[in-house]
Amino acid sequence: MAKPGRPSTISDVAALASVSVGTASKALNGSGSLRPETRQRVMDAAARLGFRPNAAARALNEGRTYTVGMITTDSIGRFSIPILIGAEDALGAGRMSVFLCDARDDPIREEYYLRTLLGRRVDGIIVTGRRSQARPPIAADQPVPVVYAFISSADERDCSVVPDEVGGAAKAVEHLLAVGRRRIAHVTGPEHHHSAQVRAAAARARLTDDGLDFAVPALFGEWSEQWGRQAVSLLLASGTAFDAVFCGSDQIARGVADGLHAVGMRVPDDVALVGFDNWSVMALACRPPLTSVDMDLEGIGRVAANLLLAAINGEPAPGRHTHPCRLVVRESTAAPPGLAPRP
Amino acid sequence: MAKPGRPSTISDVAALASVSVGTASKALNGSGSLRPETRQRVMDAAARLGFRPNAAARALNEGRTYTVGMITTDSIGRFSIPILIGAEDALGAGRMSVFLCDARDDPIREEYYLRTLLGRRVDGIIVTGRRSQARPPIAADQPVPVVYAFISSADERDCSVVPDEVGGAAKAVEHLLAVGRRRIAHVTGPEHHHSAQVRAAAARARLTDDGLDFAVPALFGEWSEQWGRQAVSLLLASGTAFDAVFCGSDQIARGVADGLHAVGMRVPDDVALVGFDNWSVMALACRPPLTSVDMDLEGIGRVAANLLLAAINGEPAPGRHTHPCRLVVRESTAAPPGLAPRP
DNA sequence: GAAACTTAGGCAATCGGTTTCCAGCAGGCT
DNA sequence: AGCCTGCTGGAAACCGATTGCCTAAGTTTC
Repeated sequence: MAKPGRPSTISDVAALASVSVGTASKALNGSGSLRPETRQRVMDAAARLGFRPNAAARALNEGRTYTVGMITTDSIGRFSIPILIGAEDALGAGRMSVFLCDARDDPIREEYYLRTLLGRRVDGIIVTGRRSQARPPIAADQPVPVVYAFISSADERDCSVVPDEVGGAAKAVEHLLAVGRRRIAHVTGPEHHHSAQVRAAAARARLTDDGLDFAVPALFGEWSEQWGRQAVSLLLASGTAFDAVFCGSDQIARGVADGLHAVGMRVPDDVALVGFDNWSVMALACRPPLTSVDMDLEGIGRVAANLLLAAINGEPAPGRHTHPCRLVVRESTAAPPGLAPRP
Repeated sequence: MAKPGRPSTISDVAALASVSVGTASKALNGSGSLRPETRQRVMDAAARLGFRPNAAARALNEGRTYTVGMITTDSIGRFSIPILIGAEDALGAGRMSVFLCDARDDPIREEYYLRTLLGRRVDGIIVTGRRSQARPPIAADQPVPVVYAFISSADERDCSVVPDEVGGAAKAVEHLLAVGRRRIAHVTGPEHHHSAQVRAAAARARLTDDGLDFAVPALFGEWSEQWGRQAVSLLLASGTAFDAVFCGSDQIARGVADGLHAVGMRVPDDVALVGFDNWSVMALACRPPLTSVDMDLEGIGRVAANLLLAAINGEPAPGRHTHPCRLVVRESTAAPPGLAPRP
């Protein structure tokens, strides 16, 4: 087994097996032509010494490091984590290791990390971060492939993987229609936020397809429970009846749920509720548990990693790739007792 | 600037500056004795080619990779992230890069990652993960220093950095006493969970110091809002009056807050509330915002990283290091109007 | 004017593996 | 018996950078 002290080298193995280093290398890699007996002797020696080939030495003549860099532009947060996990998963399967870099929305740090990664000769780079707008490309003409995950590059030719928010919002509305709701309101984040805009527009478009519109014009605010509670007051003040609220985030939805309870309206009997993000802490703690749109961030991470691997192997897939959202149905949109779902 | 294509090597730089590679190396590292003019010529050439020294080549003869591995034993979660950020921060300052490995509570994966990291000749390893018990050492006799963060190694001689949960619980109780509460209840997670036990015992011990005890014996359940709500019913059913609840987590605290509201008890006027974790999503969304014990996970990550750096530099600090918790006071423990805080 | 000394910069070994080329030896064939 | 072929395994170049040693100048000194 491995002993503490200097890790053993292939020379140690060769010496122990009484062969040259070249032969030892061939034995360990299954290349060259050696007698099975010799091969075995080398393998045994390697096992006895706990030999692990030095990755740096390998990288040196192979020209590949089997390493990728992952830069999160904003600080590592709730959205980056699942992406990170997904990517790490897909890359680990390809025997690649991940360098984690947290750029914290600081261009200086980003530049520093980029240079570090290139110095380490990573085979590729994944850029991720909270998504509000497409971001400027990390730097022009990198010597290695770059894939953007969740966030997208402003340069259309760069490879980005983003959630299909349009599809997700449409699914949410479709589901509400399917459970018989017609007077649907929408409460979401700040109007200047890309996701808020896109989701609102997509939801409305889906309603239009059925000849409907929001019961009340979309309410833009912030991504907080607080705002969700406030929004309920605004909805009630509008005087318009509504039987469902599609929310731009689970946090908002939870606030809405609280607000509705406070005035004695029942979910889902009086008002059905759909959130966005499927953030389990929120969606499951909500009473009743919240139906929500899941962007499958882990899937996005995996896809991004696989696109990166493909690019590293010389098959780049430039352009913006959208990844489907899925709807996770829970009790907050259960059909009220007397109301049959639409056929 | 860097051109896409093969990254330039020191030979390229040397050729462009019309010197030998050895001289180029000396010029770039400020070693040897060279004419300032020559030095400058090399620097210019390097800049023009966007030269970045190959880290693998450097690692090869320096014997150090300026790289550490970070293994999260459970899946990367809410607790690992701040630790990760703190460690990454401290290590980045030391020009080290971090390999991220997600072992998902799977010993096979853990073993695989460990071997990978050793193959990459990392200078050290940080092991982290959700904390329920001390864990078995990652493997005996590693050739590189290992530091455990948050989680701790069962081997006392290993270097671990853990939150001072005892001190944290004591601070929570002390604060409640300071704002005039005397009938304190405790609602926490599962009894078999190490943190639940430790916090409960420490809180009780602190009460004993003042000649008090829990108003109601500690309630063990699970780490969920749901349980917090249930616990309120149990507290009320006990028939014992209480003017404060110290909760084992912010999620539980939020459940308790909800439960109290539901029966018309006011926070903090009737009952003061303290949580644990200071998980901002929970603590701030709670109404009113929640006073909570902060384990300073980011600080733990930083300390662990610095201990690792010290160990790498030949100054190991074996043993279990506790890191202080701090109490973040918010409105849930504001002194009720008519009640002056204890002097 | 020559010896001693300083200085600038080249040469080559080194780190740990991989890979190509080649030598030596055994066996088969004519 | 001699030649050819095939199988083994060794020697050495190479990847990119660092560093110690050494030499060829130029400078100082007697």
